[in-house]
Amino acid sequence: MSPTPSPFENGLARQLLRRHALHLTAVREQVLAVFLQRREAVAQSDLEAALGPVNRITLYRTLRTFEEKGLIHRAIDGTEKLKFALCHSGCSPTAHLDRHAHLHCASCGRTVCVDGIQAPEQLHVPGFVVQSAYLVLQGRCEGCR
Amino acid sequence: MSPTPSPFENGLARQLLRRHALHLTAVREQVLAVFLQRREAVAQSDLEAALGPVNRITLYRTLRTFEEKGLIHRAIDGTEKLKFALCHSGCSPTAHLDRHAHLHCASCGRTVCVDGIQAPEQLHVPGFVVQSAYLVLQGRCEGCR
DNA sequence: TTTATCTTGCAACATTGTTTCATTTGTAAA
DNA sequence: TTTACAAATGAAACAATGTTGCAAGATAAA
Repeated sequence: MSPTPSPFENGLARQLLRRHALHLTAVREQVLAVFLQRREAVAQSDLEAALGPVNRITLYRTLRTFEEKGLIHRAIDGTEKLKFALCHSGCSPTAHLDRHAHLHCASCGRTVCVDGIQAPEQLHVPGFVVQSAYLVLQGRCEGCR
Repeated sequence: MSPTPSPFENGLARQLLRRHALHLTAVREQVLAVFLQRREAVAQSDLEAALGPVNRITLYRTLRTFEEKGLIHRAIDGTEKLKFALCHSGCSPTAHLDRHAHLHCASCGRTVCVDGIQAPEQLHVPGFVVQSAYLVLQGRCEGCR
C-alpha cells in the first residue's frame, strides 16, 4: 500500500514545495506524492492509510499549510469528511479558483474534480457579495454500477 | 434565548411530525420550532445553544431521523460544520430536492438557502450518473459589510 | 387500559480538530 | 562548511463531534 513515488512525482513534489517557499520534508513530499498519484480528493484518513505511521498532527498541519499556500483546496462534497484536492495552476495563496465541480459517488465515496463543468459565473444575489461558487454533484461513478 | 414558539409554529411542527409518521415529543417540537423560526441553516451546536440543556445524543438522532424522513436536508456550505435546513414541499424521504443554492457568509458564518438560484439542470458527466446537484456560494451577507 | 413500537438517556468509545511548547530540521548566509 | 535563524515536527492534552448498544420511559393504536 505504501506508495513508491516515481522520480517524476518526486521531482514534481519538490518543485511544488520550492515554488511555494515551503521546506522540503519527508512528510510533505510523501503527501504531495499521494495527491499527484491520485486524481481524486483526499481526506486525512486516506493519507494516514496510504503513508503508514505518520504523525497525525503533522499531517493535520501539513494539509492546512498546503491549503494556505495554495497547493491544495478543499473539495466540498457534502460528506462530513473534509477532503482536499490538488490545485490547478489558476489557484493562488489568496484565492482558490474553485468554480469547477466536485463529483461525489454515493456508492464508493470517492470524490473527483471535474474541470469541464463549472459553477455559473454571473451570480447576483440581492444583499450578498458572492466571492466564490462551488458545484457539488452526487451520483454514481463509472465503477459503481 | 430559549425560543417561545408561537402557537402557529407549534401547530406547524405538530403537523409536520404527524405527516411524517413521527411521534410527537417535546424535543422534536422544539427543534422544529427553531427550524421554522430561523430561515437559515442550523447546526447541532446552534440547537444546543437555542434550546438549553437538551441531550446531545437525542439531538443527534433527532436530526438524522428528520433527515431520513424528509423534513430537513443537509445544507452544504463548505465549512466543517454539518448544518441542516428545512425541506420545502418538493422533498421526499427518498429524494431531497436540493438544487437550490446555499449561501455561506464568510464573516458571520450564517448559511441561508436561496431558492431563486439553482444548480444547472442538465449535467452530463462522462461515466457518471448525476443524481443531485448542489450549489454553494461563498461571500458576505447583507449585515456583514 | 393495555400492548407494541418508538424515543430517550446513559455509558462508552472512536474520530477529528486544535493549541502550546520543547525539540529537531532545513535553508541561506557567513 | 559551519552557523544562526526560521520553519517544521512530535508529544501532550483537551474539546467537539460522531456513533452504537441497551435499558427505561413515552406515544399511539387497539
